[in-house]
Amino acid sequence: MSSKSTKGRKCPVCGKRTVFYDKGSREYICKSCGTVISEDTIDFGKEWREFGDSSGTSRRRTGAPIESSRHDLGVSTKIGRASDYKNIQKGTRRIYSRIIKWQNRTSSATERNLKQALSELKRVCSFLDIPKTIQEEASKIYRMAAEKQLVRGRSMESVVAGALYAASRNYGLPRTLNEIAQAFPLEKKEIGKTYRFISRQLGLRIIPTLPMDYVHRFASELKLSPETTAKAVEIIKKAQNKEVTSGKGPMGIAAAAIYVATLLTGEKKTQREVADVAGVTEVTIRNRYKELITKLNLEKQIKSSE
DNA sequence: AAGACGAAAGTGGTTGA
DNA sequence: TCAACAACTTTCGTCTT
Repeated sequence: MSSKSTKGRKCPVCGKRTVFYDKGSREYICKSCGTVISEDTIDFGKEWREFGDSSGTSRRRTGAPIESSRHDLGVSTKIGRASDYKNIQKGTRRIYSRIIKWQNRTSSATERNLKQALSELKRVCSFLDIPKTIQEEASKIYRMAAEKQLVRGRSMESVVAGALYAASRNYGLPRTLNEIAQAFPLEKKEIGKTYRFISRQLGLRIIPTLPMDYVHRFASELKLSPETTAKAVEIIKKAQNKEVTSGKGPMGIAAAAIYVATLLTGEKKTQREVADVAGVTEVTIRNRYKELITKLNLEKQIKSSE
């Protein structure tokens, strides 16, 4: 029962956070009401998947920008099939066939792994609504990790997840480990482990995340008003000045600040609701929130707004 | 009945000898 | 490499609305 501790994504039908990715069917399924959220409804991207496509529908492109999220950076050249060379001498045609064979062979080993990883990354990014820039960054990180042989001994998924986590943090829009774990058949701690490993090996600079990075995303998930959101930001700024935040988990602080803000503006949210979107427990919110109101002298304000 | 509160025990990561 | 440590989680009982 390893799925007990990690909450799934919110189900659009029944509203419970019990939607998980089913590796076998490659679909998202709500374990509570059984709703199947098919991949096609989320991912409108093109395929570009088969290298040696024999159906005669192979796509061409010209002058496209280089994209890390494509396994060949979008610029590789593919030698056509032998039948494309009908008007070439017989002897020469055989040579072409051999060249084609070799091209497919040399690219297959690492390329195939990379292709698989990048399509996995794309799937996850569309599921989690992650912007293209971060997806690109994650692709670069995965590519670097693959070149340094860091994938060895680890599952491909965990490295993809770790790269994505690192990329989102570097862009100042960190996803929580919980959120990322929802999209993979992986435990949160394994993603964290892989993340630390690859970022150390690749020498990525690890900036500790700040509560501010999370506030807007959490607030919008809770559908808070702009006033309440602004209040939460204000609380965090004050807290940082008074050094209430040092050494504490940034997500806990962000969650507590949001909770306090809802009390002040009367926009009721339960501790449970805030805890859910922030990926911390109610207990953590309580502890942070107690510190916040005593250190920032907010008791009176809260009482008067009740 | 639901939400808030707090105590106590356990977990995983960091740090420093 | 190991032990101490802080932050956080889980669990569970109690209080409040």
